[in-house]
Amino acid sequence: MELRRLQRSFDAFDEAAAARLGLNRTDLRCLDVVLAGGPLPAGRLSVALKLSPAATTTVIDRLERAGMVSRAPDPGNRRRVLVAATDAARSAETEIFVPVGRAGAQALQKYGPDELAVVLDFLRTAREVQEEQAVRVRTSS
Amino acid sequence: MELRRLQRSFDAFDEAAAARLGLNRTDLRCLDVVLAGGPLPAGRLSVALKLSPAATTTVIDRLERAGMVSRAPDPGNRRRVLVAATDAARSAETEIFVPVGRAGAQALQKYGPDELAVVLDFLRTAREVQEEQAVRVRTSS
DNA sequence: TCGTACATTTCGCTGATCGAACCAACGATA
DNA sequence: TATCGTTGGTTCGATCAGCGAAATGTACGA
Repeated sequence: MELRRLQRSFDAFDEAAAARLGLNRTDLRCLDVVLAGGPLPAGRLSVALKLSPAATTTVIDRLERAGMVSRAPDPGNRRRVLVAATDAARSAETEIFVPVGRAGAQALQKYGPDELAVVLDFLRTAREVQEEQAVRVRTSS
Repeated sequence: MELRRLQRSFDAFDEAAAARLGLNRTDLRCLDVVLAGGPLPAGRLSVALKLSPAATTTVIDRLERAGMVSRAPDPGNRRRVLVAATDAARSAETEIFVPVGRAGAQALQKYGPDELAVVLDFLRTAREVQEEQAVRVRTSS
């Protein structure tokens, strides 16, 4: 199925990006969340990445050592640690991820509005099917 | 982007399937390859999964212990070990993976031929974009 | 039949993740 | 305002997946 191939290409891209930045996949996902979601507490990362708090701590450690994020205590609640992307992370973003979005938008220009609607509908439908099936697999003991 | 969401739903499904079978993601991928590609030598799995030969051996060990695959020496070349899916694996396949295909096909019925063509073209285009970008990231040192 | 190449496995190690214990800070309450 | 349960995060010890290198056993050409 073509969807599988697409999935693999995403995977290959992520791998290339991680290698480029000297990070592992988990760290890259974390960086992605931090870049997208602004400074956010470690616990939020933990649920976003579906990692234990302990593992999340070490992920942040690695990214901090790599100069990609910084820790700061939340002024409003000093138990919290706010994780923020550094300038290095932002420049990596513009260099690696932004062009993907541009290329994608460019490629979409060949479609008309109704074609885009079909594509969007397909993506949503496919997602719904996957989610339903995931539920089925989880619940049908 | 909707594509990201779709990707995550695939991920969630894979996770659910792995949990259901008591396997980890790598083992599940391996099982998928074996189910799809008939009995095949361990080395082939190694390249398909992009794992070292050593890691592949342990993956096969785990799947064998779980009763999902069996090892047999290749009669034509006794250095080789042929890995084959067991009946248990096949019944897991029909119980977990086959319905996904069915549900997918079902969901696609609402599209006409030209709509399907648009969708297919989109999937290919998206993949090409990803692949190009992966190359860019890899090469632009 | 000897030596080299090949396919897989074994071994020792590194690194990511987990659960449990721990520590600090918050907030309710009496 | 002193206390106590709760919350957010880190530390610690253990586990497991994966790698590279060496070992094992098989095939094949000189």
